[in-house]
Amino acid sequence: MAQATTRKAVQGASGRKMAGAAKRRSASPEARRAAILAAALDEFTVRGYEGARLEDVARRAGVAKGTIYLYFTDKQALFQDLVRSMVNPILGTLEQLPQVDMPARMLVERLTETFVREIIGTRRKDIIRLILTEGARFPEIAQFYHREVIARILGFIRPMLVRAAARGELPEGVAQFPQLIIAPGLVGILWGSLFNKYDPLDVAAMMRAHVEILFSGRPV
Amino acid sequence: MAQATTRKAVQGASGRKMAGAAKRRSASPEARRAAILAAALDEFTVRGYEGARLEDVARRAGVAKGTIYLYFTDKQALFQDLVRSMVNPILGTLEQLPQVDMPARMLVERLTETFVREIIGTRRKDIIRLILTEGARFPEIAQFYHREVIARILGFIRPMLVRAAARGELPEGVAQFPQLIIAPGLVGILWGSLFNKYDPLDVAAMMRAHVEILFSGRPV
Amino acid sequence: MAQATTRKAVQGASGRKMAGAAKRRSASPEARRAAILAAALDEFTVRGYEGARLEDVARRAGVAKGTIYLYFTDKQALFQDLVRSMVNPILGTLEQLPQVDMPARMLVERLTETFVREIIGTRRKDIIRLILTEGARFPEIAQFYHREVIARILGFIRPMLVRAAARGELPEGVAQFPQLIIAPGLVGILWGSLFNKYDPLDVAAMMRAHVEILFSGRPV
Amino acid sequence: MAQATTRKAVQGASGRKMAGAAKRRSASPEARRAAILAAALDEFTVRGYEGARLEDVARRAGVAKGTIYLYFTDKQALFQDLVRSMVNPILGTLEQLPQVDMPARMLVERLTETFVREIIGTRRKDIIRLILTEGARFPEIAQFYHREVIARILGFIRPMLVRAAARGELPEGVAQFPQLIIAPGLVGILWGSLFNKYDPLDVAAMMRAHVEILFSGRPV
DNA sequence: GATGAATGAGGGTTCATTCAT
DNA sequence: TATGAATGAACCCTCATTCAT
Repeated sequence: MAQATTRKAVQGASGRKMAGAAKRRSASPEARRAAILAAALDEFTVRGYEGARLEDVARRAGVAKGTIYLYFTDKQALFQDLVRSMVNPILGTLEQLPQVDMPARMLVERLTETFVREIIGTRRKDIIRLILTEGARFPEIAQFYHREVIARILGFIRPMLVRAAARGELPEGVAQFPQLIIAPGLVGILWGSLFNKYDPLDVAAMMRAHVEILFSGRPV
Repeated sequence: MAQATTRKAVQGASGRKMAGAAKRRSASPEARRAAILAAALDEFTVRGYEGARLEDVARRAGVAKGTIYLYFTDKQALFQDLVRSMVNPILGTLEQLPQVDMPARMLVERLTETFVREIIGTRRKDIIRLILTEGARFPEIAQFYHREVIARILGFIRPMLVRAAARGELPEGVAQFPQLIIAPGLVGILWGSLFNKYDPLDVAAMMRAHVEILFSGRPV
Repeated sequence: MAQATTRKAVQGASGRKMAGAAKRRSASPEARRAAILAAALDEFTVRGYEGARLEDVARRAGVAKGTIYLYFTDKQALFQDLVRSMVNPILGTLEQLPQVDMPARMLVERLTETFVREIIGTRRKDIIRLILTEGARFPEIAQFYHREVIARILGFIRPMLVRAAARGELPEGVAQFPQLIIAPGLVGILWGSLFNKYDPLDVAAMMRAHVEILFSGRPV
Repeated sequence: MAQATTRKAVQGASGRKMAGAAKRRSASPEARRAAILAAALDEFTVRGYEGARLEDVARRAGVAKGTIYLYFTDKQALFQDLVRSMVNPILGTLEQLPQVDMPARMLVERLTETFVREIIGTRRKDIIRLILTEGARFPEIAQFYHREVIARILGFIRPMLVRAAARGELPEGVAQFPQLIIAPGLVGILWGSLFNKYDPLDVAAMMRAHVEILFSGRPV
């Protein structure tokens, strides 16, 4: 029974709701860390950085409040590590992107489809949203994200876009502002959290239409 | 003379010591309200809704903490009134939009140029940013903004875009997802607050490039 | 129109209700003072000393907040002057009480009937209640009330009660503790504000029964 | 080691500096709760409900301000729990009152002696005083007290008084208004907080005299 | 005198953080 | 290592009091 820690927490007195609470106990440090990060993602997503309470994160993760501090320096570090933990897996992928040219349309379609599949279709959209909504208050995160993700993606695709534009496969503007490729996806994420209730938006369809536009009047 | 009794005696239990004296009286109520709103815009922009402290707003507006409550019910009302005060002037403009068709390119250019001039080029971009970053925590604001601004703009331009697309002046996708027209502008606003320090982005230029793309390969 | 001061107050924004608001204006100083005292009685009665807001007192009196300070030093003075203003008229009466003996029963009946008629049946019961409930925080008031009212009444009736008791018209205890005569009346006042809703109490009838008890088994 | 990044960087915007360290841990939760209640009784007694400051309660209890909120929802709950905690022990006693008739004088003497011993002679008199002075602003407490204490006592003794009166052991009025039995005790409590300084009152003696009066001229 | 906008100390409450167990 | 009770700085909001008009 040594394992049967007094629990009783889980819903407690504070009154906030709780969705998918993890109730596991005495797992491996890694699992614990992961549980806290998962709970943090949930809470930050719903309440924002300032609005999230570490007590709720702990409860949702099935650990005590103090335990969070065994794995993370403080609330800010938790937030930053959360973003990093969600972004890091992608970084590896970015490393291995083939540096060979391909038809512009194929490149752009891969990008947007990957975005829809891997971001919009997963919890990663919540991380993107957090970066967009909270990033201004976390220069370190903004810089990290820009340096590790955006700059690298841009560094990777911009040359290809430039060459494709030179080949006439793509408007010049896209090569100059590759942000244009993803912009609708980002807006779609925000739209989802703001207006979906009143006016749902099919982001995947919008992205396909967007790609169509990018190449309208171009030879395939 | 019953009331000319020596006072002070009792105190101790009851409390309040002495409030401060009133200082200035200069500004008109309207000016004062405006000053508070301006200060609130600054503070909310820099710190976000939760992070902003009303004491800082007051100081920045040159008034006392309590004065804010003479003009706004509470912090949330201040935030909502701020958004409304920045959005309302636009609403009038929207009313007077000409309901006559025009060439699609002209329509889109007007839209994007207006956006760049009136939003990106003014403090309104900060309001847009606040709506994007805090709106999820203010359903009322999100709904208000969607109903009063977005839905009306969409209701206004979508039919024109549909007809323009039918005339072949515009890709179908734009008519279906008018959000595509503005998406780069919104992303530009967010980019500005997140990455401009490391990687400046010329939003106006991007918007022009974007318009170019929307009409690439189309007859003028 | 000089007299038509901008009013608009009267219900304002604060949301508290308002019963018998006086809306007169530019009355005589005495009338103004009286209006403020009347309003103060209402507010203190309903909310207690700490709970009463001078803004509500002002509104109810039909004056501006600052006007109160022209007539009273501060909130505490207002409270004390209120008590004094309600008590003073009685003081004169006490002066003129006939110092002649009368049958004990008549004396006690006069006392209790006067209490029921002049206190229980009027707003004075609210002053008594205020003294009972707030007096502990206002030593000055407690002392004033004891000195000016209680001590004088006791000084007046105790000798008569003693003589009456000596004549066998009255239990010794009543002469020793004249408070016993009025105690039910005071409890009746408090009962009224606490439990009347659930369990109404006919204070007048209780007082009559009480007198009956005081003289039970006594010759008339 | 991604998480071992240098922190601190961001701060500025987010807020919280550093909370204080936990000091003692000694007392059991029950003892701590009791300490807070005891401190609250002191403060509420001296300053009244509105006038009492939770910071003073905390200091007096030897805990931090926030600790109070670990044991009580808010100030009002603290007050209500205080009243309940003082009243509850009596409730048990009331349950066990013998339902058998006894001579009226014995019944009344038990009542008054118990009142003097258990209320007047203990801190419970302060609770009674709080109920009397603050109850009007706490309908819940007034109702609770009436329902749990007063109504039950009345329900218990009234039938006995009625029968005793029928047997001629007691004036009719007492059976009709049992409040008369305790009224002097309540007045005594209030007198104590208001006038004892100037004019001490021996409540116990007054109660004995009162009982004597109730039965004067009656067969024992 | 009368007004009521402005002031700012005060206090209830929250919650990130600590540390005795 | 994990816990969660305890801490106390911070912050929103109230309202007695002041004073320019």
